[in-house]
Amino acid sequence: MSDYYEMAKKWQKRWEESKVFKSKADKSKKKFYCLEMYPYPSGKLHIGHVRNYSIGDSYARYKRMKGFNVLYPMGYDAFGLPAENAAIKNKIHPGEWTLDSMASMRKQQKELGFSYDWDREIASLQPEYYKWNQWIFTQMYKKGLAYRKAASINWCPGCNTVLANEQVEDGKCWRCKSEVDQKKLEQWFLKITDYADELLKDLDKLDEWPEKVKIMQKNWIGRSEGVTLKFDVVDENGTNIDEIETFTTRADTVYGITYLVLAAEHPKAIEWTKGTEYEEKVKEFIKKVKKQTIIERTAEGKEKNGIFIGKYFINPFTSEKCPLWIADYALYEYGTGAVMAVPAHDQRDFEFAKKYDLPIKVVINPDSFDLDAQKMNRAYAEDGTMVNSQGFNGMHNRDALDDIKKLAKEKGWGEPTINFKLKDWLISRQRYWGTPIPMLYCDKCGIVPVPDEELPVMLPEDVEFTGHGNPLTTSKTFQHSKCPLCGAQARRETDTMDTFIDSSWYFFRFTNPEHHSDMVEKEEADYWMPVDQYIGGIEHAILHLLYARFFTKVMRDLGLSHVDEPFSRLLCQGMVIKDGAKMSKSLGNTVDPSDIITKYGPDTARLFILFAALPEKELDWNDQGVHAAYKFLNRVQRLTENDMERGFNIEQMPESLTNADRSIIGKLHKTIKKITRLFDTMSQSLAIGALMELVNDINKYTTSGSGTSYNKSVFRYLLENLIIMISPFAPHLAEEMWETIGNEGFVSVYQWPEFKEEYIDKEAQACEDLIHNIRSGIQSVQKLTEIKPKQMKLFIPDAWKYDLYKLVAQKFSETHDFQTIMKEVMSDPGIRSHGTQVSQIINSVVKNPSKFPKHVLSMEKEIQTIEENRDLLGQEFDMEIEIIKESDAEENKAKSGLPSRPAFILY
RNA sequence: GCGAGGGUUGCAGAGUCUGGCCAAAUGCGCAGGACUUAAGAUCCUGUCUCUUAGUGAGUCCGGGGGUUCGAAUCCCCUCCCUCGCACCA
Repeated sequence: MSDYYEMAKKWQKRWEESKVFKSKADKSKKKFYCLEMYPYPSGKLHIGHVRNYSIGDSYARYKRMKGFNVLYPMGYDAFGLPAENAAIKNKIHPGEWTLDSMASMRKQQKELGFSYDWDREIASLQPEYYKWNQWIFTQMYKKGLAYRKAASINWCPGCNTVLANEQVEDGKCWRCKSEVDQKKLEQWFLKITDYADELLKDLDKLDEWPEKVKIMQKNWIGRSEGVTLKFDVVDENGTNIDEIETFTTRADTVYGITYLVLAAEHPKAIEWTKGTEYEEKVKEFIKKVKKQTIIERTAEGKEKNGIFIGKYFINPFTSEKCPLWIADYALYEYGTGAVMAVPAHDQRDFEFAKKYDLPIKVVINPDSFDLDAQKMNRAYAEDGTMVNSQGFNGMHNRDALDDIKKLAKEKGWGEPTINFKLKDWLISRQRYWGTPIPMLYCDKCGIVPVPDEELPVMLPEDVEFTGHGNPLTTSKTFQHSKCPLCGAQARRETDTMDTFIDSSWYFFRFTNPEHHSDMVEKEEADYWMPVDQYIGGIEHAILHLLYARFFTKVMRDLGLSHVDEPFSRLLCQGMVIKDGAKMSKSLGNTVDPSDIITKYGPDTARLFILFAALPEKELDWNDQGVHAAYKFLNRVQRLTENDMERGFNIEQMPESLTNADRSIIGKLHKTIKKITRLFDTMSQSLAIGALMELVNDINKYTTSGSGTSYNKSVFRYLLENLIIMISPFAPHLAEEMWETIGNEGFVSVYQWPEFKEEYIDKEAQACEDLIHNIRSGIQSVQKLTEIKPKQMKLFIPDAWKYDLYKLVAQKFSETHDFQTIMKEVMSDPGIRSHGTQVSQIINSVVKNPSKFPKHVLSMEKEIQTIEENRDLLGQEFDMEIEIIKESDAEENKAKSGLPSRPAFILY
C-alpha cells in the first residue's frame, strides 16, 4: 500500500473536519456552479466515473483558487431498474440495494478526495425529493402539459415496461438492448412538443456547448417548415367520398404529384377499402408491415413495398385525378401519416414509382439541361427552373415556393405548417422503483390529481417482486384511495415515472437541498443557477440534456426560477478504452479504480487520468502511464528536499539575481500564464504537461553548475507556486508539501498565482540558454578529448547576428522597403550564409522599428554575459578561457584552418 | 445520403484559430550512462538523416498545387479514417 494512500486519508480527514469545501450563497462574491452528471448507484465506481469527477474536481478546485464562490455538489440518481431487478433476483428491497451501492460509491469518492460539499448530497429515492416530482407533475397536469392518452408505444420485453422514443436506439432498448415491440396502451405523456420551438431556438444561445450535441438535439427536434395540403378523395367514378391531408416541405413540386401514399397504420386505409375488392389485400399488407420490427422496417436500402387501394384524389393545382396507395415507406408518426409523391424530385418516391410503374412528371429542370422522365435513373432533388407548372413556369423553384404556398392558402387548399420529429415524452413506467404518478381515478370525477397537501404519494412497502407485472399492483393498500373532490372510492395510478424525470431538475435541488417547503428555494436558485460547467458522457446528448432543458423551461414558466437554460457550458468527456476496446465486464478489460488508489494513491489515479488525454477525447488506459504519473509525483515531492529560504519578494526583485534566477522566474510566469489559459479551456492534460516541463526546468535550475549555486529564496518562490498549481490535480500531495515547507492553512483554498508579464525576462533567458550551451559544449569537448585541456578559446557564437542587426540598422536608416533591404543585406558576403534568418530579422525590424534597438541591446547583453561568466566557467572546468568575438575571428581562421564559425577551440 | 470531427516525428498526443522563436511540448517506448554483487527501482543523457568540436546542413507534419521573403499552420483540389443521424415527405 502506498504512502500516498495514507497521506491522502490524513488530508481528507482534515478537509472534512474543517468543512473547507462547504459553499454558501453570497451575493458579494462571483459564483461558479460546477456539476458532474450525478451517478446511478450501481455498486462500484468505474473508471469512467473517476474520469468524470477528476475533470470536474480539478476544475472546481481551480475556480475556487481563482476566487470564485464555488458550488460543487454530489448526489445519486437513485431510482431505476437495476435495483428492482436485483430485488427480483436476490429478494432484497430495491431501496436497501440502492443505499448499499450509494454507500460504497460515496466511500470511493471520498477516497479520491473530491472537493464536494457533502452537506448538499441528495438522492432521488428520498420522499422529500420525489415529492417534488409529483408536485410538478400535478402542476403540469393543471396546465395541460401532462396528459393521458392511448397511443402506440414502445414496449421493452426485457424491462417489462414502456420506453420513451428517446430511449429507443436502433429499434432496441437503450438499457437492455432488447428489441422493442409496438403496443397500444393508455399512458401518461408530458407535452415537451409545446416547447419544441424554444428548445430548438435556444440551442443558439448555448455557445459553450459542443457543436455535436447541439446538432444531435437539433436533428432530434427535427423542425421542418412546410405546408399541409388538403386533397379531395374520390372513387373510380370521381364521386367525392372524403379528404386527406399531407405535409410537404416541397410545395414547389406540387405540379409533379402523380400519386399519394398512406402509412400502413393510417386508419383511412381500412375505412376506404371496407367492402371493396381491395379490402382483403390491404388488410393483408398492413398485417405484413406491422409484423416487421422497427429494425426491419428501417433497414438501410430497404426495398419499398405498397399496394393500390382503389381510390383516387384530386390535385387541386392541376385538377388531375391520381391514385392512392398504401406503402411501408410512409411513417404514420410523422406529419399526417400520408405523403404526396413526386417521383421526379424525391428519391424515395422515384424508387417506388419505378417499382410499381407509376407515372413520373418533371416540374423542375436543372440549369444546364432538361430532364427526361423516361430516361432518369434517379430523382432530381436539387434546385432549378420550374416547368409543367402552369403560371409558375420559368421561375426559379425557390422563388416559386412561397408563391405556391400563398396560392394554396388563398384557395383554401392548404395551410403553412411547421412539423417536428419530436414527440411528447411518454413517462409512464410499469415498474415499482420510481416516483409514483400522483393521480387518482374516480368513477364520478374522472382523473383527479392528488392534492398538494397529500404529497408525497409514498411507495408502498407491502409489495412482491415476482418479475411479472408491476409490483405496485400487488400492494393491498396502495391502489385504494379516496377522491379528493367527491370523497368516493378512487383507484390510485400504479404507474411510476420515468427516472429521467428525477435527473431533469436535480441541479436545482442542489442549490438548497435542505429547503422542504418548496420545490426550489428561489433566492438560492437565482444565485447559483445556471450550472456554469456541466460534465458528463455523450450518451446523454439527447435524453437527459433535452429533458433537463425542457424541465428548466417549465419551471421558469411556473415562476420557480428565472433561468432559460440549465447548463451554460457543457463538456462531454470521452470514453475510457483499454486494449483498443471500450472497458466492459464481458471483455474482461476493466480496471478497478480501487486497485490504483490503494497501490499508488488517489493523486496518481487522478493525475494519470487527466494527463492521459484531453477530457473530451478517448482515453486509452495503460499501466505504464499510471506508473509515469506516480514517478512524476515522486519527483515533485523530492523538490522539498532542496535547501530553501523564505523572504523572496517578487514585487521587489533583488538586483543581485543572476540570469539563471531571472530566467527560471520567467519560466514560472510563462507556465502560470499557460496553465491558466489551459484550465480555462478545459485542457487539463496539457496543463499537466506544462507542469512537467516546469518541474524539469526547476530541477535543472537547482542542479546545474556546481549544484548549490541556485538562489534559495527564489527556489522557495518557485516551489510554492508549483505546489499551488499542482494542487487541483494532486491535492493531497500538494497539501502535504505545503505543510512540509512550513506553510499554514490549506493550499486547496490558497489563491491562484497571478501572471506577470514583466517577470518574463527574455534577455535573461537567452543569456541563460547561452551559458547552458557553452557549458555543455565544454563538457562534450572534455569528454571527446579525454585529457582535460588547460586552455580554451571561446568564440562568441551568434556574433554574426549582432553584425547583421547593425547592418540592417544602417540600411533601415536609408530605406524602409523590405525588398530593398533584403536585397542589399543578402548581397553582403558575410551575411549570405545565414539567409533563412536574415529575412526574419529584417521583417521584424521593418514591421516594428521601435523594438529594433532592443534586439541590438540583447545581442550586446549576450556578449557581456559570456564575458561575465568566463571566470566562473573557467573555475568550474579548471581551465583558462579566452574570448574571441566572431568578427575578430576571421584572421584567426587562417591560422587554425577551422570552419568559419566555430564556438570553441582547444589549445 | 446528410451532418460533425480527424490524418503530425516508433506509439499516444500538443502545435493549426493568431504563419517566423518548430526537428516540432509532454508522456510512453527505445538506446547509452550513473548507482548496484546483480536484477528491478531510481536518476542523468540521447532518441528524423548526415555531420565523431557547431547555436551546422538536409529532409519532414496523408497526397498534389497555390499565396508569402517565410507554411505543420492560410487558400484550392484530392485520397483516407472515425463518429453521430438516417425511408422525417
